[in-house]
Amino acid sequence: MSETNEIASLDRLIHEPARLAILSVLYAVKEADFLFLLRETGLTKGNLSTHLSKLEGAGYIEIEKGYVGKLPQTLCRMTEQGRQAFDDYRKQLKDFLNNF
Amino acid sequence: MSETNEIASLDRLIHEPARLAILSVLYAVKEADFLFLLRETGLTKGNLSTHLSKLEGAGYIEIEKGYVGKLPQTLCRMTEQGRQAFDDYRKQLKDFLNNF
DNA sequence: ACAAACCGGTTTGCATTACAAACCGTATAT
DNA sequence: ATATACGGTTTGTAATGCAAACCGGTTTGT
Repeated sequence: MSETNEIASLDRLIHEPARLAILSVLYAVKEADFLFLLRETGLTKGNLSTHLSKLEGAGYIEIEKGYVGKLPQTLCRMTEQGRQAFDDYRKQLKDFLNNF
Repeated sequence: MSETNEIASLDRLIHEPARLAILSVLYAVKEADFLFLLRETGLTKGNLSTHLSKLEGAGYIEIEKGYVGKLPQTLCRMTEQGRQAFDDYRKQLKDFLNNF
């Protein structure tokens, strides 16, 4: 069986560039708030919000809502499951690229 | 500027897994008919058809319709532009993966 | 000779998605 | 009090991916 088919099994939840950007940040820093992610990814607020919800729904990140002084703060960190999925995704991609 | 933002500039037309599979085949063989691509990619006919149209619309592949005996045949090959775009895409991805 | 099944695709309908604008409650500033 | 900013969320919409249904034509079966 040709390996090119494996590309079809890529985790689409991670494959989406916006989410890829978010996960890349969270993979590195282990904890980031909404505004930091906003700046780092360049996404709009609405966009970032929905993508975060989706990642949370998949169990790839945890979201913790709190306050800093009186201002709300949304803290995000990658779960172990998310880390695993992201690692797998990168491996698949790497294998794919090695076919050329 | 952080490099993770570059991921946002990925060519979404190529980024789509189905198209990635198609382009991978065409990159290698330089010419393939519809049925070959069908088997190789595992896509459904309808799906393959629309993705091919999209790739053609982007100028990434050429489609040549002919006949083999009395049966219609759709021949596809990658254009130089397509090859270039695919090379660029792979380079971006490779650079991205190297950040980890 | 006629119908049914097959061939190589395309079009249609639908469900999901990404995206940003509009919105919301709260807090600070005037 | 009113306005503006903050930190997000929800809503509306356009684009997308997907496979089922369809199509013109050919072959097979009877």
